[in-house]
Amino acid sequence: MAVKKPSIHDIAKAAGVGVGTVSRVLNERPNVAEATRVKVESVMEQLGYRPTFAARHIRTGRSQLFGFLTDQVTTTPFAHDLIKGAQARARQADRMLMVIDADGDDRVREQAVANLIERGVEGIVYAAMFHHEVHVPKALHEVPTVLVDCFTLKRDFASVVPDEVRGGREATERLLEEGHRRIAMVTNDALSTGYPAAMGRLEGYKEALAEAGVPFDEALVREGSGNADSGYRWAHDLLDADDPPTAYFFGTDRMAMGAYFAFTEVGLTVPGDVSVVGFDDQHYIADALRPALTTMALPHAAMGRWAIDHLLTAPWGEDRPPPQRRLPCPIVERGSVGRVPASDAGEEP
Amino acid sequence: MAVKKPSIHDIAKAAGVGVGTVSRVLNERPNVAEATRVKVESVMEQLGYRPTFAARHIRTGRSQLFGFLTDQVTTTPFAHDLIKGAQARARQADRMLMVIDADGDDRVREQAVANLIERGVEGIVYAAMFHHEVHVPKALHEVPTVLVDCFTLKRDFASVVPDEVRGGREATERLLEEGHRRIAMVTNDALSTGYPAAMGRLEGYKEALAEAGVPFDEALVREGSGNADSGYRWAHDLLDADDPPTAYFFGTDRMAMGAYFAFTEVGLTVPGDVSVVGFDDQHYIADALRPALTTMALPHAAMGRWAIDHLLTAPWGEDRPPPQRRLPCPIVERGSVGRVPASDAGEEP
DNA sequence: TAGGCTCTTGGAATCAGTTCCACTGGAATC
DNA sequence: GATTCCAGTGGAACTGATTCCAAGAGCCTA
Repeated sequence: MAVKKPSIHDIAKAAGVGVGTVSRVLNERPNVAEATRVKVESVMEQLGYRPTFAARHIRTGRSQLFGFLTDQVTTTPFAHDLIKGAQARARQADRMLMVIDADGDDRVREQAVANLIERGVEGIVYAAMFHHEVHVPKALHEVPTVLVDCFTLKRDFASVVPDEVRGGREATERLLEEGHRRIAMVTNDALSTGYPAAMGRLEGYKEALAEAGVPFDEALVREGSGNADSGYRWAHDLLDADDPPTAYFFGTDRMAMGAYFAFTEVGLTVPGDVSVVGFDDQHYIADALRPALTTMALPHAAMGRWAIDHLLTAPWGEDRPPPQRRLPCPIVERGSVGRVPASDAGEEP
Repeated sequence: MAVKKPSIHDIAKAAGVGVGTVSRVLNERPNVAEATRVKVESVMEQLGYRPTFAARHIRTGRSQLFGFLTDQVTTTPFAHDLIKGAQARARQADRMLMVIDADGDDRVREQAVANLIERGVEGIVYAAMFHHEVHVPKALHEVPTVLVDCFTLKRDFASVVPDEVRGGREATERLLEEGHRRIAMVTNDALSTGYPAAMGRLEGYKEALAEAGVPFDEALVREGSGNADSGYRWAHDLLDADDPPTAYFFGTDRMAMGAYFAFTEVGLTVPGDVSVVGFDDQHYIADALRPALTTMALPHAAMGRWAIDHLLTAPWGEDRPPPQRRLPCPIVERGSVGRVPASDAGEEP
């Protein structure tokens, strides 16, 4: 059993043919006689032959490999959807993915990129776990790169991010559609952070209101912090108002979850009394709530797919400036949005 | 700019030395004159040289690479912790991880394993997303393999899984410790599935009761299905009993979450009126609940680390039978467990 | 001054593949 | 019957590294 792995030469010898012929069989070239092909294949089978990818790589220069690098501490459950999307597209094209979780300092990341390049990756996906500006290792310029859920200020890399504004707009439109006019919005982060996820969703909210002719009311907006506690507190705060909102748009599902508890405490039911839309589609939360939460899905899988697709198809070094793609955040209807209660319908047309 | 990547020969020529010397510099061998080393390094720097890993691999036979394969449809958020743990250990040893999400049919998995082997992986981690028996691709026998969160009936692979029994026992002990005697248990799956996660946690529950001299009461046990709805319903069901439990042990955090809603609806507070312990430590849920949920953590990162560690250190093909390792599920205290209410303390010693 | 050390060094051989060029022998064409 | 043509084939050259052996340069010793 301890015989060493057979090489293409061993196969050639055993089958009584030349190495060139074995190579042709391996690569399914047409110019091989059927009888020869059968013989070579049976010898391979018998000797348990496996080609060595590295040798092919070194000669052809093709590694059939992409690097997938996540920045920062990634305690979010999003990473996996991203990887899945990227990997699905990669498999279609017979490529593999080398994943590195580069949380840690810049040196770790530099090192990770260097490793990937030495392994001959044909491109690198650099993924952040939330939409923000990033500083990337310089070496990324040496290889085709796509940034996912992030971007550089100089826009010197192709980038794909969620369309936060549109997501915010469509979430709000959904609520307007049901007759709601007093719609609260709790941002998913302090606006002072400047994060697109926080700014964009609020902006979309404003756009939708404006388009519907509903005046923007600052009293309905709160700066949340994304977590459940924040949702719980702001929900109570908003409920305490003289004329409480009939609908709530939360910048994260976690905040919506906190708000559910607040609603339950004061005896309000969703969506009978109040309607709720979340953001992120963390389905382990959104599905688990009662009623399940209608929310805007972050297109993680789609971004992963887009990134690999771009690496596969775009010519590198030519298309200046690199594309800055925004993908829509589709609404996922689950049942937390209902018609505005009759008593609150107000001046509806 | 379009000059082709320099090879070790180009460096040798440019530096006026032999390829052997360049190789020595690259590998930081001691037997190189300082002056030579400096010269070679500066030439490398100037030409922007990067070694080609594939060439090294082919010559040395070492790929410094592990495969990481996930079975089934992995919509769980656990995958990432597993990958992180494995990757952290791999990086310590200067290895990289090739991740494949092999959801899909057996053929896809067979193909994935074949690909990994052709890429020369030094070992494969085959990870399931919940603790159960698996049928793995035959080719895994060709390469050192560790199963994570799963096992084969024949126990013919090294395997690392959570210690479900101990987890169930410690969860229950925590509640007994606070004086609770009427402790409900909702299993995380139908017992008919035979899943260790469902059977084991219940068994641990029974062990703890027995050890504490508390008689097992079948009326306090329910077969849940893991999701929030199931927790919600069984909580209400248990609350309707003549003498409702003072404490609840749920087989998943999601069920605990559903139960929180039930408790809120009937005006009970956690942990003042009822105590709750969950399982899984899905922190996006456990942290988000009010109060945050005390739960048993599935040791995903630890299992990932153990798997790689085993591949790195264990001699392959010798240690029969392969180790079947169980890792503890540490309790994560968050605040949902409190003293049994005085009125319910009953016949406490 | 020859012999024996150690320290450096060059370069051929090697790893497991692909690529390309030259060379078959038989069928088709003239 | 001579000339093309071509599918099928063998094998040398090559990819970019490592490894190892032989050999030169100093230095020390006998």
